Amino acid sequence: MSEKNLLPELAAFLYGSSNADNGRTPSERELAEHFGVSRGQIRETLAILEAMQIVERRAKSGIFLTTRTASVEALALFAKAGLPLDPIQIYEAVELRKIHEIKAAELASLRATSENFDRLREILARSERRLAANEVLAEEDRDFHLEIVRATQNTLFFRVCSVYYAMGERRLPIYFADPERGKRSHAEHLQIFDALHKRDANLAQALMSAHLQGVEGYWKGLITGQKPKE
Amino acid sequence: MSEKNLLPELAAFLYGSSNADNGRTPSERELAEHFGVSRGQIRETLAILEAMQIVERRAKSGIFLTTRTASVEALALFAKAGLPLDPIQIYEAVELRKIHEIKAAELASLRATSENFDRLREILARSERRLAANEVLAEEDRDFHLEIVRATQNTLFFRVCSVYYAMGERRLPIYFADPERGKRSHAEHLQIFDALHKRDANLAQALMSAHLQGVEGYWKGLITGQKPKE
DNA sequence: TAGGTACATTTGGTATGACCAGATTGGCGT
DNA sequence: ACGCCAATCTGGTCATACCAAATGTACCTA
Repeated sequence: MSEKNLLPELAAFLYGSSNADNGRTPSERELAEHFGVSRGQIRETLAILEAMQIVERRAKSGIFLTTRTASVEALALFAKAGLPLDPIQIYEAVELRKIHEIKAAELASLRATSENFDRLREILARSERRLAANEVLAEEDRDFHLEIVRATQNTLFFRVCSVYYAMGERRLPIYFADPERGKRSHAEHLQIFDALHKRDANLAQALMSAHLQGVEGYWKGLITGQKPKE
Repeated sequence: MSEKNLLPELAAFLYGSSNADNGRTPSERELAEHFGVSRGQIRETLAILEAMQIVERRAKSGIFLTTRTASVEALALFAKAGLPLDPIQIYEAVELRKIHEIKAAELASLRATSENFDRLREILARSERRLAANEVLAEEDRDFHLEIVRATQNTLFFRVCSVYYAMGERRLPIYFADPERGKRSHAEHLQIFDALHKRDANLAQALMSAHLQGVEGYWKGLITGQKPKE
């Protein structure tokens, strides 16, 4: 009974023993005594649970269960810790993007709220300013695409997509290094926005498909052409 | 420079300072000294990095960088720590399944290898035995669907899908509690297998769509009907 | 010289105890 | 009954110590 993984046991125990109204759990010292391990062990496990966003540790206050929605997005944070992607993974990620976002465009055109459109307009305006100042696009592209996914109103969908966007984050500056690509991308975003706003599901899908086709083509060319350094 | 998040810094440092050939990193004690923190801090952070599968700690030996592919599936382990899903999340998960798996059926019908078909046959045989023995299906269903995703040859796709299957794992026994549902599900799996084997992308898609429609209907009825117990 | 064996060192795993400072709580006084 | 203050609790951090297995090294043997 001793050498099992602490993590699942601790998680189960926390869910079982948390204070109903505020979600507060027993203190580290109590948990250590309950499981018969040192406080250091408990802290190590709690660190993982916190990274998983299952639990929140408040200094000098206590440990609290987070509201239930947390789970997949934890990985987004993780990805930022810096895992490089090899060409094959990039290709796979692009294929996955096509699967996700073409469908997302369709659903978003049917379900997007005025808040979604407001945010999309804000993002597009931000892109515009960037381009006008001859700066490089980066997060604006990601924000635009993720906002469309968010507009499907499927939060799980959104969280899953967030994951691999975080994974590919460092690739974006490469893609947009060519200012011409930034301009074209922005123009296509505008078209997509119009389609969404007109609630034209078919057009939105088609435009998104074409848009991603360009991305796919770029990476494909990069892979088959020059080989990646290192 | 002191109170930043240790995690990204540590990760970056580990990637930079690992021994090239075997991936071994500096020891905990060295890392503690380098970052000017206690060994406990380092261990806490390493615990997270290990849960993220970025690093592997071998007792009495050292800390090693894992081969690069690990990332998304880490969440699958996490999900098992026991996050309950509320009805809304179930509904969202089903929608996501439809997005993923209908496309997966199409791609699989084009790309599945003989190994994929072998595994699918094995899984179907296993289901058959289960049903013949009047036992409840569970992992067989998940295995079948995930194998189709695997047959797309897109490992990232596979890993993403694994995540939410792990999340919904505890729901499967509920779904298959009715033996009639198990039988029907198995029959549909057989049809899908035939379509894949005939390399009929359109048929495979259509059958998968219908199959998942049934699942969606079940959960929808459950949600709108009786309210979930807590 | 090549191979192997015994010993000292290193390393992760674990536990104990201590101190800090802010948050919380309970009791006291008005 | 209300408000204020001190004792207590809590997470955050650190320093040390011990264990046992893995690793590295030097010595010895064939």
